[in-house]
Amino acid sequence: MGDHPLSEQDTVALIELMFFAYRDFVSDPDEILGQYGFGRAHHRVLHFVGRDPGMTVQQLLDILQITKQSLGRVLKELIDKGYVFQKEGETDRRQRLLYLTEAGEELRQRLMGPQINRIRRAVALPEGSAAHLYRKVLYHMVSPANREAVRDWIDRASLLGEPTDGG
Amino acid sequence: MGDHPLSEQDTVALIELMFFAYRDFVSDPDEILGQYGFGRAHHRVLHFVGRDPGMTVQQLLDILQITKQSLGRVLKELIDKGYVFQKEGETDRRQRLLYLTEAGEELRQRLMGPQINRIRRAVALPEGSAAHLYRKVLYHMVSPANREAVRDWIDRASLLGEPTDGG
DNA sequence: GTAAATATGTCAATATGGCTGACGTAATTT
DNA sequence: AAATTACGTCAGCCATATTGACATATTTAC
Repeated sequence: MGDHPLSEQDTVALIELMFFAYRDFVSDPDEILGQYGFGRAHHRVLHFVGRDPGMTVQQLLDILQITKQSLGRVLKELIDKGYVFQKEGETDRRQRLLYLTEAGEELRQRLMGPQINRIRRAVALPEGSAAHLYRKVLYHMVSPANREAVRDWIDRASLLGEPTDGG
Repeated sequence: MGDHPLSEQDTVALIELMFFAYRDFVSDPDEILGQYGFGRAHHRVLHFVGRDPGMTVQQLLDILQITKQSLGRVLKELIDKGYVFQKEGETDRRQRLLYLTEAGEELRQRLMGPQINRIRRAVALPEGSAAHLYRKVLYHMVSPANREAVRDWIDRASLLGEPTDGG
């Protein structure tokens, strides 16, 4: 069961759906970001910093897999406009730990809203159990070399996560 | 069944997986494209023209959802380097129908190879039926306004598809 | 305690891939 | 004959990424 590979046609259809889905998936936040003079890069920073407050610049670079210089401008803009702030590390004073301001967290939530709705609508299918399969499938789309890092992030972020009712 | 929405945590995990998966999904082709002095935009053109030879420029623009000017440079490069050629439309001589040269089709296959492997590996899960759910989920990630166009494309492309054994 | 490595920031140049606006030409439709 | 369509192109702008080089503060290693 599930041992034979997908047909070429089905696989190519998935390749194309990946393109179309991603294109639309980022379209809602893109529109909001425009109102702030921000772009996708800003969104990513807001998102991941919001998920793991106090993370180091290097941790963020590892997740985004971009260069320090690319991050620099974006981070500076977010700081200048008051959405992100930095705090000197306590144990290591070279570090500039990253946090969202209140405005930053608000914007992050605002950007995430449409994506949450879109995903919920997408997985609310008759089959019901789509979500778990989907999650596994997306996980396996990540390059093997990156899976540990991604799994670590997802596991860690789930613990940090949105504060649960109990606090 | 499947009526209650995903938890916030599960949904956010999917949002992040979408980011990580897409990031890696395009990484293999990106590397190959670099050897040719091409980028992702070239890949998209090669892919969709290869899937629907003889398509018009306007059809391609509708699929990619970019401007004529953005497509222009990319298309010109692909034509200049001998991967795409144009043919005057027979019924409407204003049209410049798009086709891949042999080199174009070869490159397209070369770019698609790693993505096919990645998807096949990703959906080759014990649950077996992941592929269909996954496809439905991705389909529902597309904006409602775009779904008809996407469905049309996928249906059409499946017919055009890779020539089946029978020819 | 000095040397090396690390964490971060910044300057400069470059590439890609989007965008808007404007204009031109050929062919088709009205 | 006039309007519309399909396509191309010029020019300028913006966002996001790159590489390479260099500076500074701090921590770690010897």
